[in-house]
Amino acid sequence: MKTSIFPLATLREIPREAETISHQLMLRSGMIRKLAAGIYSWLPLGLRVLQKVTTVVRREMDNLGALEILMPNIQPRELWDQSGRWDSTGEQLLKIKDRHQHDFCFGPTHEEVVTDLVRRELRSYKQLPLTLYQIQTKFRDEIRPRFGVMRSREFLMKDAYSFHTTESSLEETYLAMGEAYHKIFTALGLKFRMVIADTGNIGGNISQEFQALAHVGEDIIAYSDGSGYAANLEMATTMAPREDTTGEAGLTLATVDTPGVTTVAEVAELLQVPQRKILKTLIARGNHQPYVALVLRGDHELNEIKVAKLPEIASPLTLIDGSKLPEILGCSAGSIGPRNLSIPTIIDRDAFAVKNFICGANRDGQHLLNVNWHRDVPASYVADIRKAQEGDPSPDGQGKLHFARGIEVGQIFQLGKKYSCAMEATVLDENGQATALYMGCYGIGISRTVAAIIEQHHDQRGILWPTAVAPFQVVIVPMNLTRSPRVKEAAEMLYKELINNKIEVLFDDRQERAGVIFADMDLIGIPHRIVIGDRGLERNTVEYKFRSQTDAMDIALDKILDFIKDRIKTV
RNA sequence: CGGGGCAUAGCGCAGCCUGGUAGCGCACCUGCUUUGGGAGCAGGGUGUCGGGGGUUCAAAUCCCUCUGCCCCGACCA
Repeated sequence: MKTSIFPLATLREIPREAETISHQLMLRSGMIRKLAAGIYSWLPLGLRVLQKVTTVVRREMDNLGALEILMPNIQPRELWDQSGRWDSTGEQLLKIKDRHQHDFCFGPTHEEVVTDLVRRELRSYKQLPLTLYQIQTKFRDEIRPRFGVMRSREFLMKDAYSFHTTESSLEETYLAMGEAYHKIFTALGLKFRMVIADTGNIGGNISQEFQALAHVGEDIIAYSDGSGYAANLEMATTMAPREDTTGEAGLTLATVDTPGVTTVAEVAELLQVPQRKILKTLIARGNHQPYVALVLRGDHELNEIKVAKLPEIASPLTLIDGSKLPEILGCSAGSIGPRNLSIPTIIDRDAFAVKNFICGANRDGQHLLNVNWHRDVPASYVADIRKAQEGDPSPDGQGKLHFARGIEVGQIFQLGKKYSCAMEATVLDENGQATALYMGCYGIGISRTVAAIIEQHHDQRGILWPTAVAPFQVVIVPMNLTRSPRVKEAAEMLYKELINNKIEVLFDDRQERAGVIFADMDLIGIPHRIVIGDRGLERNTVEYKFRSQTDAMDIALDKILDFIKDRIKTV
């Protein structure tokens, strides 16, 4: 490809709208242009990269035996009513009506459509297991699109769905898919972690995310330094607390006046005790009762995902605003405590391990000292409802937890029978009985993966593409192309040779100064650069430089083709 | 949806406070020179100053309103 017919759309300055490195570089290198908030066009250069990612993904899906299909973007409401998600998905589902006033939505994901497809096509257990996948545009009406294609509303996604008659078959495919994802993200040059994940609105029992490590990542992942444990912070657990042996058991319960002192930090300061000895109490809406109390250690934070899953908690989780508490409980937010509380109480297991603790007295201006579970507060309900913290012991007892930020580039789910039961997707088993299918689903955010790669592979000058996704492998930069017939001849010849050897080459034949060309090529991140000039040709050499290295080297003109072929293979 | 910010040429910005009929750099076009890390000189403006309304002799500038975009938060598959 020559730049004369492949116009680069590079920008010298950083567009004001772009905050993150990947967003800036994708705009500056001319990969994408914005049409509306969270909606982007892909220009020729960007599309080449996007297609490189899909090539890697397709290869591994095909290796796995998954079959590619293409499902419609527009989906009828009836299917979404059957799964119950027309109402439960909320505003993120972009809904439209056709001319007959029939409801449709733009597909944010395809569980409904694929389940409908297989329930029509599959008849027998002999046809299973089966895995289908597609690479297709999704639309999710995000509340706040941001960071370019990192969280966009319209984006390219690979979504795969597997179907089974047994749970063990589902587990087998789930594991194989996880391995395929490892191969894909490794091939794409990403540093990533597979972490335990929440299933959210997709549903199912088991799920893991693939998180590309990046400072701008929207997710926080917790991982152990002593084992392979890693989880999204939403799901991260810690080792169950040991019995608190600090201090003697059973100090005498006492009341202390704490006028105007409400926060944990203030109580700790006033009474000169560590925050972990103080328990705080939050109030949420209950499922069966109007209100439920949640008790946590003062130095811990509520994990809203964990709490929301408890059957006693009303969905969606609603924490009661502090200003309404006097009306409900007779005291203000800072003075609530579990002793003699009139509503059901859920105690975090770490809070439950504290002896002789301090808590609100359920009277304004007073706290209780030396409170103990059982003796002073009949224990009711203990659960893990707190956020893990850095330094906490890993739940497997090996090592401590550390935090990192990640971009969720893939997620895999064991859905079980959620959709097959709701939508009556069955096949006949060995005994001629109709049996609902076990399902798995597996997504990769293709567009977002491109951004994640850039976040991990860039320098001051621009992008440094890993081989598998580089839009071109080699760029030829001729010096004085228009004035030097010798340079022109050598450059054209090498260009043809590279093409004949199926090496993706960009020939920069623009009439620009060298500095402009070098800057552009560094910006768009072509890995291998060959400069051809009279200076080198005097000695029958050309100059080679790898994008991430600072120094160039001279290579004999008649050796450069083999040299490049070798370089592409080895990096 | 709550909080904050922005909207003037393709991109980055100044002008607005204090109203007088639009400017700078880069990009772009023409010519000459230059030619190995974002060239120099000369010439060229390609703009409903986001939209609408109001005040005024006069609005990019003041007032009202709408829209779009960005950041933080909530939300999130």
